[in-house]
Amino acid sequence: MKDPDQAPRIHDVAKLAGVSVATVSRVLSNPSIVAERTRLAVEKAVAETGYTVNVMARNLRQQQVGGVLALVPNLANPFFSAILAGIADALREEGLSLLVLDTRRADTGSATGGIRSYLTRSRADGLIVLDGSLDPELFSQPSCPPVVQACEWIDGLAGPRVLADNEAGARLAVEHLLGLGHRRIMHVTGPMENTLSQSRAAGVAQALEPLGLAPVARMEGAFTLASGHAAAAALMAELERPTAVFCDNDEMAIGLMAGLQARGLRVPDDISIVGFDNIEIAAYANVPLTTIRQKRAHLGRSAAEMLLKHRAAPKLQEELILPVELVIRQSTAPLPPA
Amino acid sequence: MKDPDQAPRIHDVAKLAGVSVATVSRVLSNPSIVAERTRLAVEKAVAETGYTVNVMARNLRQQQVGGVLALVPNLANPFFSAILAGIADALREEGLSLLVLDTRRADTGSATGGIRSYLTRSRADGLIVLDGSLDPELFSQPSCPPVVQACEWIDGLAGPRVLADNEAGARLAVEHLLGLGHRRIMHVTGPMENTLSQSRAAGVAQALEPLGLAPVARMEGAFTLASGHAAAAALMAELERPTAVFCDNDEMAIGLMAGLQARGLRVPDDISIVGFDNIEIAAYANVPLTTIRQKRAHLGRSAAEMLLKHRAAPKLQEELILPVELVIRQSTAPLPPA
DNA sequence: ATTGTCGATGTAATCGGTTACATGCATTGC
DNA sequence: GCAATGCATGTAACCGATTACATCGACAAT
Repeated sequence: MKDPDQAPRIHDVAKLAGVSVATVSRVLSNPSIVAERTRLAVEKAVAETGYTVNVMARNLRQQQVGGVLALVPNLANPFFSAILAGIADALREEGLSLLVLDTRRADTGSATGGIRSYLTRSRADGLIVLDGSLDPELFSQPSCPPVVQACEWIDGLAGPRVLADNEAGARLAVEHLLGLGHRRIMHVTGPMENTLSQSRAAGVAQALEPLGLAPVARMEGAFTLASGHAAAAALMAELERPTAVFCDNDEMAIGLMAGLQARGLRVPDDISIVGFDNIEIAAYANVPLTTIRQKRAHLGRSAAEMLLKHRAAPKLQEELILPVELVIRQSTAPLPPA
Repeated sequence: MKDPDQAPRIHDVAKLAGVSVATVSRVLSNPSIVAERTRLAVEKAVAETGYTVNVMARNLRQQQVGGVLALVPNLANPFFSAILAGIADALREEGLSLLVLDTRRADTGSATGGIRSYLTRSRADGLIVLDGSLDPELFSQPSCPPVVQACEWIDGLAGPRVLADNEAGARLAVEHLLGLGHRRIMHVTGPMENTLSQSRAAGVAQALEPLGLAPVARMEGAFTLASGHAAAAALMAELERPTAVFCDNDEMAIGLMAGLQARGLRVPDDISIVGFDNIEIAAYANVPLTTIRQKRAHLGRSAAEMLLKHRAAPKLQEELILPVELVIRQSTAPLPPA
C-alpha cells in the first residue's frame, strides 16, 4: 500500500487477493459466478483492506444515481415529514437513498441555480413531487427523471399520482355533521389555488347539494394554526352564525377551536368542529378532535413504490386513490334543539 | 447528433461550438479565463443542445459528492424536521443537497446494508448526526466523512457539536416555577439514556439545589403525547401531589395537560405546567403553554455551517451552545395560598 | 532577429468502478 | 485424439466529466 491514508481501491484488493479487478467486482456484486476458493480469498482481502466501493464511480458507470428526490413545499411541516418517512422507508428497502428539496425556499427562477438544476437524471433516479404549486414546465425537459405526484398534484402535469381520497373525506365530514342535524355549516378551506382545497370543496358540495344546501360561510385559510385562529373572528362576525365547521386540516381546526373558546363558545355544545388529517395531536386537543384519518406514511410509501414500478415499466398513466375514514371524537355533537 | 434521445454530452457541445471539451468545461466552471468570442459560441451551443453537466461524472472526478447526510431518529417527528429545514437552507446556499436517513428504521446490524454503508466519503461529503443513541464506533472508520453532532450527542464521540442550552433552559423553567412560589415540582423527563434528558435533569437540579429541594416526583416519558398523557395518572397517584410540573418537551406537556383536565384538574389554577421547545402548537393549546423557546431551524442551520467550516479547516473540537429563552403564557400561575 | 512571456486553447490522463469480450483450461462426446 | 462446450477469470473499453500539461500565436523586450 503506497499511501495508507488513502481509501483502498478495488485495484488494491485485487492485488492483495492475487486476482483481477473484475473478479473483485464480481465477488461484490454477483458472488455466485465466482469459484468458492476465489471468493473467500477476495472476501478476506476486502476485510483486511477495509475496502468499500466508491459509490460515485459505480453510479457513473451504471448510469444511475441510487437516490430519489422528494420536492416538498415546506420541510418543517409535520404533514409532509410524515409522508417523507413513508417514502424513506420504501426507498431504503430498495437500497436507494432519499434526497430532499424544500421548494418554497429554493429559487425557481434562474436556470442555473434553483430547482431546475436538480431535475436531471444525473442527480436523481426519480422524483416524488409533493408540491402542487410548481410549474409543470419544470418537468418537461428530456433530462428529467420519472415523476410521481403525491398528495397534491399539478394541473397540466400528466403521469402517475397517488392521492388520498379528498373528496370522499370532505363528504364524510360534512355528512357526519348533517347526520347530527347541522344545517348551517361553515367551510374553512386551504388556499383555493391548491388542488387539495379544490377537491375538498368539491366533496363538501357533493354532501350538501342533495339537500339543496351550500356552506353558509367559507373562509380561505393557509393550513396553519394562525389562519384557523383568525377564522374564529370571521365566524363570530357572521349574521347567521354557523352551528358547525369543517376545516380542511387539523391545524386550522385546532386554531379555530382555540379562537372560539377564547371568545366563550363551547365545543361541541355551541359549535361542532371537524378537521382533516388526523394528526397525532388531534386526539390530545383540549376537546379531542373529530377528523378524517389519512395515512400519510402509507401515502408516501405508495408513492415511492409507484415510482419504482414506473422506473421499470414505461409510463402508464396510473392514479392511486387511498381511502380515508372518519374518526369521531368529542368535537362534534348533535345540534341542540333551538 | 447520432442519437437524439440521448442526453447531450460535453463532447457534443464542443463539436457544435467548434472547440475542445476542455474549453466547454471552462466556460461552465470558470468563464473568466476564456475569450469572449469563444464563450459566446459555447453558450450558444449549450443552449441549442440543452446540455446540462452530468453531476455524477463531475463528482467522481472532483472526489466529492455534493451532498450532506443527516441522520435522524424519526423523520416523521416535527421536532427533527424543523431542524432539517434549517440544515437544508444552509446547504442549498452552498449548492449542496440534503440526504436523509431515518436511523430508527434503518438496520444498524449488518455491515453490508444498514447505516454503515452510508457512512462513507463516496456517499456524502459530511454527516450531521441528530441521533444520540448511535454507536460511536460507527463513525470510526477511516472512510467516514466529517461529522457534526446537533441537538443530541453521542457519548464517546468527539468532534464539533451544536446544542441548545438544555441546562439553562431547564433551570429557567424551574426557576420560573420557584418564583411563582411552587415547591412541590414534578419532572417529566425524556428517556434517561438520552443525553438531552440528562442535561435537562442537571438543569432542574441546579435550580432546586440552592433551596435544598429536589423534584417531588420524576417520571420517565418518551417525548410523546401519549407518554405525557400517561404521566397524568402517575401524578394523581402521588401522595404529596405536585403543584407544578416541568416537562422535557411540549408534546409531553400537552399530553399531560389533556390528561389532567380529563381528571378534573384546572391549569393553571390547580397545577402549573412548563414545557420545552416552543413548538408551534404550544401557543394554541387549550391553555397556551409556558415553555422554553429553542430555535430549531437555527440550530440546524448552525450545524450545517459548522460542518462546512470543518470541511475546510481540520477538526478542531468546537462546541456551539445556542441560547434558549423562557416564554411565559398561561399554563403557569402563582401558587395559591394553602 | 531572437528570446521570453502571456493568454487562449487543445490533448490526454484521470477519477474508480463495471462489464463485454477474450482467453485458457477442463470436461465431454464422437 | 480432437472438436465442442462451459466455467472461471483476465484484459481493456467505457461511463462523462475535470484539469495538468503541452502547444501555439501575438506581442514586448533585448
